[in-house]
Amino acid sequence: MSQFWKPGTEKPRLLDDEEGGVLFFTTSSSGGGYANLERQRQRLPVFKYRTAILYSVETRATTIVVGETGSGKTTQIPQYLKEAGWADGGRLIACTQPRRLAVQSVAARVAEEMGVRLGEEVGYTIRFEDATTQGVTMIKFLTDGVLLREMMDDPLLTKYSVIMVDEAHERSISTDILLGLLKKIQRRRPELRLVISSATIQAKSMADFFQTSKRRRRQEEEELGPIMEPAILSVEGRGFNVQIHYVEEPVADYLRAAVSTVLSIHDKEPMGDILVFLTGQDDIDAAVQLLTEETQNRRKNSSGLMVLPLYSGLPRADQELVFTPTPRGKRKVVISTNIAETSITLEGVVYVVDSGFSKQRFYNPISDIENLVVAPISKASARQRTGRAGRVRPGKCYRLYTEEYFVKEMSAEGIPEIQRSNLVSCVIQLKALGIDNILGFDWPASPSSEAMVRALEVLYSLGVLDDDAKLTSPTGFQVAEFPLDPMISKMILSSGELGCSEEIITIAAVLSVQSIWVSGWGSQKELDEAKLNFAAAEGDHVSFLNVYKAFLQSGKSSQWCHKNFVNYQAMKKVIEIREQLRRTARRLGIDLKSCERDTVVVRKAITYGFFANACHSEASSHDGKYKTIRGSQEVYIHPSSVLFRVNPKWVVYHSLVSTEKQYMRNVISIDPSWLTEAAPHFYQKQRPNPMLH
DNA sequence: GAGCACTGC
Repeated sequence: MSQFWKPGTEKPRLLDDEEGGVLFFTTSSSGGGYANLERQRQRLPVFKYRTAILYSVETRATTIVVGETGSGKTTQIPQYLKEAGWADGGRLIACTQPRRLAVQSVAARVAEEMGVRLGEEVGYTIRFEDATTQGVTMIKFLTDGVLLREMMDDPLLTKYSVIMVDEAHERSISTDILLGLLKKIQRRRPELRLVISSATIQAKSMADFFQTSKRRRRQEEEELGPIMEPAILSVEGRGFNVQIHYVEEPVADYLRAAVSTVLSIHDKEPMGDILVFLTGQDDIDAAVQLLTEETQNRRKNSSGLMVLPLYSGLPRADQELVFTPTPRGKRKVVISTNIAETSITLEGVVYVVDSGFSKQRFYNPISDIENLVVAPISKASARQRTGRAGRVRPGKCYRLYTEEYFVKEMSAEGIPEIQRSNLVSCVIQLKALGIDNILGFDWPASPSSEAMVRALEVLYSLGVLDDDAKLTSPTGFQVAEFPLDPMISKMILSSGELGCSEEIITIAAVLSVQSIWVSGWGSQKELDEAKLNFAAAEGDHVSFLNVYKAFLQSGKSSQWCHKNFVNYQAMKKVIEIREQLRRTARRLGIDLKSCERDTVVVRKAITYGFFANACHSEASSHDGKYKTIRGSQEVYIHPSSVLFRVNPKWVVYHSLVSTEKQYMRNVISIDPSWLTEAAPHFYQKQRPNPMLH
């Protein structure tokens, strides 16, 4: 192992971060991309951080702040803007983050720095929680999704004078939609100021996006006056230097390579925790086991290893183990998914081992299936992982791929989420905001037209869009109001008419959480047996109702959950989502009514939303084979379903997972006559497709 | 008889 690594270095640091932060100031007009930006950094004058921000916001419509993430510099911007009077006259400064936790912690930090109480001058809004005070709050932190929701009532975001989009380089779906809409708003509100904070590697594409084409600019300048080009401010991060090591030869098995690298670090390197990036639960559990065995077998050193897994599906208590301080003389090794890349920050990490892979979602608009696959990460992602080693002192990053691979083959940025996803929710949201020409929308990264057409088709079949691809009234507008997948929203609307909205809203809430069952402890057999206590002959959705009912009867007890293999955290979330959905339903005038034990209407309501997912089993087949009505695709009931091996003739499923076979997850039995009742246009005649003309 | 990267409204 000793000759295994070849030290290399990441790009050199360009400036020292002295006296409270200075930075280079540059504009995008010179162009030339990342390399040119680096050159400009050395050539252009240096401004005080605060001066440069204020100057830029006053003179430019858009300011793009780039630099290493986690520098802490972006949290100062809203404060500077407030001091400079941008929040006067009842106007607010908004600052978005892609995660709830980040919203809360950044808001708390800013409130503390400003010496004010959180929720007053400095506040935040996330789903289920509004910590702002009308007329008092001047700086408001919020998730990008919440800001999008706010636009449904106030499309021009008139109460904000400055909107800052933080972590824009992560390119979440909400951020991309938001950037597209903000660019549009700018045309209508020339006084609105935007600050986009991003990693350096994305600076050029961000600037290009906010820069209008020359021809269009001339046209718009005649109408609206001079248009300002975006400015790029480049700021150095606070992180420590991290030395990068590559493998000399490509590794065949990154799991084993990761394990031996951890052991080698433990043998040869000074104390400091290790963070290993693998792809998923299977990988991680295997690596934890290998390392634990090694620790027990070896006599000497490795007994000092404390090996911990980390992934989202892990029970809360196990997750929190990674935050316990490392005992004296021990070395903590955290084996993690991407959750440690952005969502969870571990202090004390000095060594990072990067497999070079992560699980990523891909969507195929032709088959309409979303898949999770192990894929190579991008350079941007690799840098982010590397940075995790430099939070407390200079660290080391061991990349399990060659330097040549990093330089020549790794793509600079990942594919934005919007190009890897089903667009149904995204399209209805834009429609609700009055964006009629979806195919012509100015996206930071345009999704494929196939994906957009597919989304339009689904919305049309749900009766949410009319022949002109306009939102229908009231159905379309009502469906858009719910923070849910449109098929689920449609199911709720129908349940109002069928008299089972209380039950359907419960089901919608359960389908919105990852799983109501615990994973990770106890045997599979025990979990299956626990599930049987709640199994309903009609299918999984009705079984969910049984679990929910029993949970309420237990007095929402965590002990009850523990005994029954039910995930307590998930059930608490179900209650919260359920309350929000009931409020929305009430606002929309949907009858809140229970059908008591009538499962026929419950299944009918589900069919009204999910008729496109209907399947039937062939009379001759005894192997559980089903065919989708729509595409005659071969599918099977997932073994985790209560209808597995029951194989009713007609079923409707909630989602497909494709592995060896196509599996239907969350399935109910239906009567085929409900299909023509629910969607006569879909099942009786050939569907017209106005979107294609 | 099998698998669930990660967010978010």
